[in-house]
Amino acid sequence: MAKQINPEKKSKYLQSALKLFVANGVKNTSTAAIARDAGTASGTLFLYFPTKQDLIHNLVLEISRQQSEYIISLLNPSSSAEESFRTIWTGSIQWFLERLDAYHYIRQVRDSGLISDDVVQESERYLSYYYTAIQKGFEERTVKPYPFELVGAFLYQGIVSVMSLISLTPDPNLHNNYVKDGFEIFWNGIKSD
Amino acid sequence: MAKQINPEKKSKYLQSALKLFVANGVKNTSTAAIARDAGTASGTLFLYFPTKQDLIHNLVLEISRQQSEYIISLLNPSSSAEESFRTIWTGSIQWFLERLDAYHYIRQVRDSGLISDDVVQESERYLSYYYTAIQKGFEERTVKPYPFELVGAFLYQGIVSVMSLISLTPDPNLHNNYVKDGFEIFWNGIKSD
DNA sequence: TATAAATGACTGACTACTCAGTCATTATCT
DNA sequence: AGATAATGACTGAGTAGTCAGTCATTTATA
Repeated sequence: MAKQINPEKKSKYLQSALKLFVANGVKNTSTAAIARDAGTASGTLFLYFPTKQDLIHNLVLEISRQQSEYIISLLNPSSSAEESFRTIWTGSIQWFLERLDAYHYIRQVRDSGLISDDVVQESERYLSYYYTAIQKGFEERTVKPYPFELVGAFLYQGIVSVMSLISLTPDPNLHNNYVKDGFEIFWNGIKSD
Repeated sequence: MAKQINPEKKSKYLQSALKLFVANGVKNTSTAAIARDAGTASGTLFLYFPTKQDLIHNLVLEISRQQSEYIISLLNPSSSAEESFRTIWTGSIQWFLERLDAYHYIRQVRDSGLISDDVVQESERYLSYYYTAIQKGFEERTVKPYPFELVGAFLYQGIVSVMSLISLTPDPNLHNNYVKDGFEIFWNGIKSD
């Protein structure tokens, strides 16, 4: 055997790419700049990612996977739908707040046309816990029988609402209020009377 | 005097740019392609827009202005907060559905880092009617006293939730339901008990 | 020493923007 | 009205620069 390819290097590239993509935009970040930031020569990157596109895609999926893993670790299968929603809500926001770059990258890229439909769909599969919670709410009859996908869309966009507001609000004392009030609005919106 | 500069040409450029930006992405659309689509030589575009950036900005502002104009024409100052919200909700969605390119362009560009903060702020000023309606709801005591900006964010993102769902749903019979149910969720979320 | 990873100069395709020159239209003059 | 002059919108080849991806060569490891 000769030199081993280093699996840590792949995640180092993803880390450098995330930083530079958010700072300068995906299209304004050259693969050479990413390689430089990761401390390698420009050609080396292509041993780990065959194309820039592939790097962009991997980054989306890696972020989705990590967030999903975290949320699933918080969820308790025996808790109520309301509690599950609250866990998803506060957990997602907290996770994003600790990784603002990831939040901004996903926002930048999701509707940009830069990622293929395949990857969008695959990243959405990581949100399966949304649908578990909604299903539970229907069965408990604590959530009104709105269309499944509509409740999912409101959950996702509600989280985005709070995140975008927090991103624009310097005073961190207000942040918890936004999270709490935001959840109240969401829950009152979908719950049965 | 010589030939007059043609104000229709400016809007023809905006029209071509919108079409190509949505079809291929902003960064993958060359100024030459826009000029070709608009039926002029490549250099002529720069007599109307000093930079490509300026064209991108103008397009955002023009779309915001037109939508705002339409919604304001629908609003009746003497109607209740609930009615005002409903008008904004259904009016915005209807306007977007008749101009899907505009919807996709705004989505693509809003969080992309392609437009300056100035322009984002200026485009948000066109949403002043959001704040009139929220204010009315507070005064009527029909809307719970949540933070102003939070209600605005939920209104905007709620409309996006419904639009994104409709964009993905081929069956147009479901569209009206999404609009109606979506508004019910939004309104139940913010209304006083 | 055999093997494969790493390097970085290089390539070719592409892009935003420029500018010297053209010509249809309008203004002025006889 | 007819002829000429002035205007400035328009053209498109050209410029300077960027970038994703390649590959001949070097370096490190087993």
